[in-house]
Amino acid sequence: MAGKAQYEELIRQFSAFGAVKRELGRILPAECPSGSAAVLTLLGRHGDMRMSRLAELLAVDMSVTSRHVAHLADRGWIERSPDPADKRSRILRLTPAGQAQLDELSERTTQLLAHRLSDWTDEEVGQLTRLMTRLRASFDDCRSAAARSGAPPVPEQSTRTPAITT
Amino acid sequence: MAGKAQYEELIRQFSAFGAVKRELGRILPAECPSGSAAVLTLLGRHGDMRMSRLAELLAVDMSVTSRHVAHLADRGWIERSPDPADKRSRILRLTPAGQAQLDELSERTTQLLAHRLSDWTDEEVGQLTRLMTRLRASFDDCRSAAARSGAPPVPEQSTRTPAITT
DNA sequence: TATTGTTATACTCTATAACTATA
DNA sequence: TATAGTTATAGAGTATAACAATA
Repeated sequence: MAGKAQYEELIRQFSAFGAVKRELGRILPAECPSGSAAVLTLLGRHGDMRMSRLAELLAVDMSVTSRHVAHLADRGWIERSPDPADKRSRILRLTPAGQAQLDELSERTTQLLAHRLSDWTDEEVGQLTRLMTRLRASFDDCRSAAARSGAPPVPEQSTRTPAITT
Repeated sequence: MAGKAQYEELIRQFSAFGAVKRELGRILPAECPSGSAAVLTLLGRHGDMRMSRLAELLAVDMSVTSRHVAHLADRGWIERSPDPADKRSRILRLTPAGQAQLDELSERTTQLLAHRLSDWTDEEVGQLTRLMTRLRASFDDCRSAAARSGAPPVPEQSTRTPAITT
């Protein structure tokens, strides 16, 4: 358990992190902004999946996911095939062109990091990765924990706009 | 020097970090979105300063800084007094109301972090803070280093739109 | 009646370019 | 001519709400 001053400093670094994200954003291929890049990356890593699963992994609303996916589908980088098990649903899959785009992406971002972090040790990079992974988990866990503990104080953070039950 | 797989994993965590930022954004006071919060925080930490200095600390274009500052000035949270030494310039200063807003901000974000990171040790929080600080430095240094080394391959990343020398 | 996905609308943050006032 | 700051415009990301199709 840390003190207030420590938390304030951490928050400041969260804010300053935006500059890093923006610099990474500048080297992305044309037609492939960071939202699209995140979708390609997740499809490459986890394989075919439905919209709802992708929205969950992205941790954004499904309406946002839908837009990113439409952008990628328009460019032929992913395919949306109907799900035989549920006709409301669609299965997302990387196309060969999408895989090529993903490779290009990975190449560029990897090179930028290798350049910027040239004086970081392997262990330091791993440490930052682990801590950021854990950070995300700590924020996620809190939602699940609240949901499990009977009375949910947090409004059941889902990946979509709550349905209006009129 | 790390490997490609490690860099790819780090990039993934950078992307996922957006969810943390958004959750922090949700608890901000009304009329005080994250851009405004960043300005208040920097003024509280570094004291009075000019627009250009603030833009540099925020690492965004001065046009962006100007908008955030106007938002805060409209609400009486900061004052813009003319700089006696340079009539083009303005000195930014927190008002008492601005300080109160900053305190409220700090209170809320600190409490959220204390809740979410309740099972983190003091040392772990410090480690994440240090690594993120260093990350930002590694990205900044690269720019300065490039600028110092004679031929600047990077277009001299300044905090403002380059003047058009017609 | 509830869920999956899409679309329309609105808000925040950012950058580029053009402009004013001063150096 | 160059710099400090402002404003107009445009692009990207996100959330909310309303809607269609299917469970």
